[in-house]
Amino acid sequence: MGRAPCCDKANVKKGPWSPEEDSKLREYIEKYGTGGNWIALPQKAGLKRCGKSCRLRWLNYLRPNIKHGEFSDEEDRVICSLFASIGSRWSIIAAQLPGRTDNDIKNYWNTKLKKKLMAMAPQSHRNPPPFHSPHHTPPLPSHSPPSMYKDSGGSFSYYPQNRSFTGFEPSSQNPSSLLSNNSFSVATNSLLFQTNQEGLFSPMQYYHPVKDNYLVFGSESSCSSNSDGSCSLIGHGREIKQEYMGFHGFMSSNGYGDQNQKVMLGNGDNGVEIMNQWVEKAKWEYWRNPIRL
DNA sequence: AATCTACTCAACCGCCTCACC
DNA sequence: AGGTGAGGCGGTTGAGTAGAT
Repeated sequence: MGRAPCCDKANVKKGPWSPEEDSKLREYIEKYGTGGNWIALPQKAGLKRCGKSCRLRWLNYLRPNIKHGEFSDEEDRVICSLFASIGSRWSIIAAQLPGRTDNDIKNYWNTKLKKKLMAMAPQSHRNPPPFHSPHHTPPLPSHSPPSMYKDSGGSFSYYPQNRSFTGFEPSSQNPSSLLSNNSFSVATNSLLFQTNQEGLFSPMQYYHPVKDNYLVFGSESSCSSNSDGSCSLIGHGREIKQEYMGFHGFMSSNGYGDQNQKVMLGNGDNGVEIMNQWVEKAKWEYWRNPIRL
């Protein structure tokens, strides 16, 4: 039983594409387009390839205006900032970098950028600083927040599939009042980010991958390294129920975090406060630099 | 020169979502 | 409402290559 395969695996070629295959695919698409059906395309184009493989080859390599080669500092900055905000949503990140593909960015992050950021980290991962530090405050734009913040009635969408903001009433306050005394930091995957003086996320230091995809708020207190490289912070934390303030709904429905991501409060007393700041910051980040698809 | 190791990145796999029937 | 198939996505793999020994 199980799902029917998308193509006849026995009769499709796999592995690297030859120049002949590339030109066949390119010529076909330039002439007829994809026809909205990748599965049927290879047969029409005379290719012994799976439709998915054709799609990938076109999107990642043959498509016009694909940018290859070194990433610029500006691209690095955008990737870091977005990764800190939304995690490994490579397609969304790629949408902000014209000419770059999600695969490209993913590879770049996994092989180079992550290491680069770890090297920039000022301290050993064995002794991470508190998650929340009062030293940096994002600069605040002089203009007012957009009306959508005040008037959205709890519903706006800026991620695909019309995922909408639900379960968290947008604040009618100017975000500045919520952020004026606070910086913001977040641990994601194996890096700890913090807003810098420009209000952008920047890598603060390497942080051990957190088991079970937890997102942690609050002071790290007795965080210590275990022999397997994990961090014992989770063991001291308190898991927040998903319905807490609608927070999890906000996170997952808007791409901040994901459906399986659990939320933890750190050991300190400031976890809830910081989590709330995180939510406000996420909204603020969106307002400053909306992701439009 | 030969071998080993680390790294890169194109491509694949499998899951999820959505549109259509 | 439920089933099905295609598209899209993120995670992972592995062949090729560069650098070290």
